[in-house]
Amino acid sequence: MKYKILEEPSHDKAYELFQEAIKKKATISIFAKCKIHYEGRALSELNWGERIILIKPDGSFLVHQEKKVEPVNWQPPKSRINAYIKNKTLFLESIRRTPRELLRVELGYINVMNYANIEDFEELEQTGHEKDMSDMIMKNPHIIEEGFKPTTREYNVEHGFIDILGKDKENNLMILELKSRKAGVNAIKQLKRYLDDFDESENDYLKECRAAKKKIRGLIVAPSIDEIAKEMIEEEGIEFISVDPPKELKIDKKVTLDFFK
Amino acid sequence: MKYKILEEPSHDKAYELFQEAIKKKATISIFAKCKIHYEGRALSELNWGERIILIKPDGSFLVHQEKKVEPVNWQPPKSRINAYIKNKTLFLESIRRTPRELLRVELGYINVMNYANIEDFEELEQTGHEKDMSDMIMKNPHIIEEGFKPTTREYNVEHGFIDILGKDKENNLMILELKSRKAGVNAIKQLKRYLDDFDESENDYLKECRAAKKKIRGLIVAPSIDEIAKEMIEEEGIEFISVDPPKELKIDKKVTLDFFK
DNA sequence: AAGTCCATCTCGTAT
DNA sequence: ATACGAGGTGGACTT
Repeated sequence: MKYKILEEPSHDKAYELFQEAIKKKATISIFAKCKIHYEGRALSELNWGERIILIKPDGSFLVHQEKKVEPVNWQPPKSRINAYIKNKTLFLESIRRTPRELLRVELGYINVMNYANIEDFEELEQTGHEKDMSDMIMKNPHIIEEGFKPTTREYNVEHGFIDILGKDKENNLMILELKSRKAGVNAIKQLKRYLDDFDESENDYLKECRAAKKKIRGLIVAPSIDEIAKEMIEEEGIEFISVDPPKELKIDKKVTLDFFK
Repeated sequence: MKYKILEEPSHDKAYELFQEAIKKKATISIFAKCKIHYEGRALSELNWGERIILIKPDGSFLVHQEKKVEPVNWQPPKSRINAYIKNKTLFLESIRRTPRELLRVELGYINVMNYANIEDFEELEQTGHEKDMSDMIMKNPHIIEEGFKPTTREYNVEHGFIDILGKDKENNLMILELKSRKAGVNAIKQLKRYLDDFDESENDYLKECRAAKKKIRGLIVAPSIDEIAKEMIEEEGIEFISVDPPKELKIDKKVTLDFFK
């Protein structure tokens, strides 16, 4: 993470840092006194006060007060940001098209201003929904197919966990990868990795399977699958089964949570 | 705004700064690599990545990625925050009661950490709604009282604008402060300031009023008023009039917006 | 504390 | 581009 900090910069210095950060597509954070005007879907004014301003490289613009989880003013991603100095005062403006919206921040005293190039390739995994799906399938294996017998959940292989391991009615091994939303290429790649991991590890399931000359079936279980992934599974000999994740299980879920390890 | 910054602190130093900030009820901002676990109404995991963490004195806890206006993980106000070091690693935990929710952040390399005591006494004014109310009152002055004659809108005094200035049927001056939502102590203080401002400025209304030995009445106009504000207005000799703001005027409002000054 | 309703809802997805 | 629905919706207000 490359970053730079300025303590109590002049508005000129702050303007320079801002331009530098924009050029580098960095995220900007400012602790400063400011005054805010917004017009667009609604219309608002916020008088002088100390706040935290966060400007992200995707165009998001947030102004936070010292209370609440929601920003007091903001602009969504893809908004165009602009800074200028007028009467020795630094202004930040963020403009959105469709619908047309304008956020204007007039800066006062700036305490801390910094920018940083943030590297983050991870996406949030909502494990809850997949767990619900898993629960549902363990309870009603026929959702997958007639005669399906699940044996193990969260089976550990080198690159992660196989969601559900089981057998079909002819005792072929079945390896299920669950997705609570439309399955994409990533899901197929993940399952492929798990299949390879499984095939390379010396485990009892595998031995038994080979002894009985049974197959290993890989299955993507998701509400839907996108086109590219669909082509891929045919090439890879992977199967797709459409299953919608269950809804309204929140209360049950809470009971199973074990807080404080 | 009192503040302190640490660049690339050790986890021990960061822990110290955290405790200091909590004691001072400051707002904390951290640019760092981290890993996040959440369980409560849902269940989520977020693997290592660089993010911005914001912890507010009201207990709000936000983790922002470099995209989107919404935080990737968060806790609402009144959550209890706790920090500890385990295996030389700094963890931040935020716990909410009812519903029970836990957010755990495992920190990696910390680039910038700072805290600041933010002073902000201003509340967002959704001027759209107040403008609607103002329009309605100008059109139907009897909403306020029989014989009310509004004369001026947005009358400029030192600390801001008086929403509506007018006279009652006995020609006493009336100064109206409009609120589109429940009026609180802030609203009363604001009106008080405007009354003082008005009284100290040399304007024609005031001269005429004094010449004719008329009174100056201060009125809060809002849908409702909270208990503390109610006590206050009796002490201050201010009046309260209950008026609901009109609804469904958004489309009209947009037309009147004049972008780019 | 629980329920209802609004939001500059945001965000994803399908059309 | 627009339409529709879900969300750890948040947050204000009522009961």
